[in-house]
Amino acid sequence: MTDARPYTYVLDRLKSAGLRPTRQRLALAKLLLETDDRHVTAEQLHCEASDSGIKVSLATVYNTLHQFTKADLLREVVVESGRAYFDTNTDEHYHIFHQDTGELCDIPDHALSTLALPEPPAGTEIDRIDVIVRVKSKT
Amino acid sequence: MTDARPYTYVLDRLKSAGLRPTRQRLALAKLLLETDDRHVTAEQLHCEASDSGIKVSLATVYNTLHQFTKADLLREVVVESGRAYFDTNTDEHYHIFHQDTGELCDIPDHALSTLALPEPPAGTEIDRIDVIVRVKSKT
DNA sequence: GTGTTTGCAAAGTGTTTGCAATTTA
DNA sequence: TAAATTGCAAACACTTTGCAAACAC
Repeated sequence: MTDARPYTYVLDRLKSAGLRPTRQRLALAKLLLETDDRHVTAEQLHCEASDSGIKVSLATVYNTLHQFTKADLLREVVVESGRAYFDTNTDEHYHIFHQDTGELCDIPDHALSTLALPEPPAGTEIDRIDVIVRVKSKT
Repeated sequence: MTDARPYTYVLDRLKSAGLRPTRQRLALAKLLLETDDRHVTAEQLHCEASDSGIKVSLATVYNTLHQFTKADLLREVVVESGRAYFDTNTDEHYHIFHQDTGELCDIPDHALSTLALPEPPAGTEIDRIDVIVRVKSKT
């Protein structure tokens, strides 16, 4: 688990993705990429940015999240219809979603390798596989 | 694969779910439950209903889909943020989602049994596990 | 300077809700 | 008739877009 990555790491990742390190972009990238394994919604990230004194519009947060996703800095995880989560871990892995709290976390030591992959329908190929383990508080 | 189930089957399923067989409800139930393995969005179902001459409002379609889901006649599958799919197969199984067409289908002969289930976090229990194989057209 | 990025506000999408009118048992 | 159900329109949450101003190189 790599924490507190240096400023240059974040900068480099932006640059090698071909994205200009503008003030807003860099600020969001730092929030997202300076530590491992973040799962954020646009709204959350927008709050965090505001809290740390960065002025960014929500629209820019959305645009930035999608740019980052296209550049493979992030991965979108769909767990609830009507809310998009973005995951800073772009490796193959799966998720635990806590239905009561809305908290999403990685299962790093995953069992995907033991999942017998189905034959994709003719003319198609597998893009990715999502596994979401939905948990709820014990009653 | 059971096709063309009799009218009484649909009626019985409604009744045993404690749902009054009103005109709209029965019509939607017939569209959904007379054949196996349907995957519909609210909009789709609303169109189908209109096409077959049944007057239902979209709001009622939404309400009905949620009632059916609560009554275990349907299962909601989240594949895209911003669009809810409902599956008439409530058994444990997983899905292939065609990203280009938006088509969703079951993988009946699934491999979930070989998926090593993770320990749920303390105080929680597994509610369900969703597996979505995302495929795309070969380029 | 030139092209990119930003912010705002407005529009868009899919979904839910409040309430009066209707229907069902 | 009483309670459940429906339809409508308005409200809703989240997301995207158009365009002028600001910015990075």
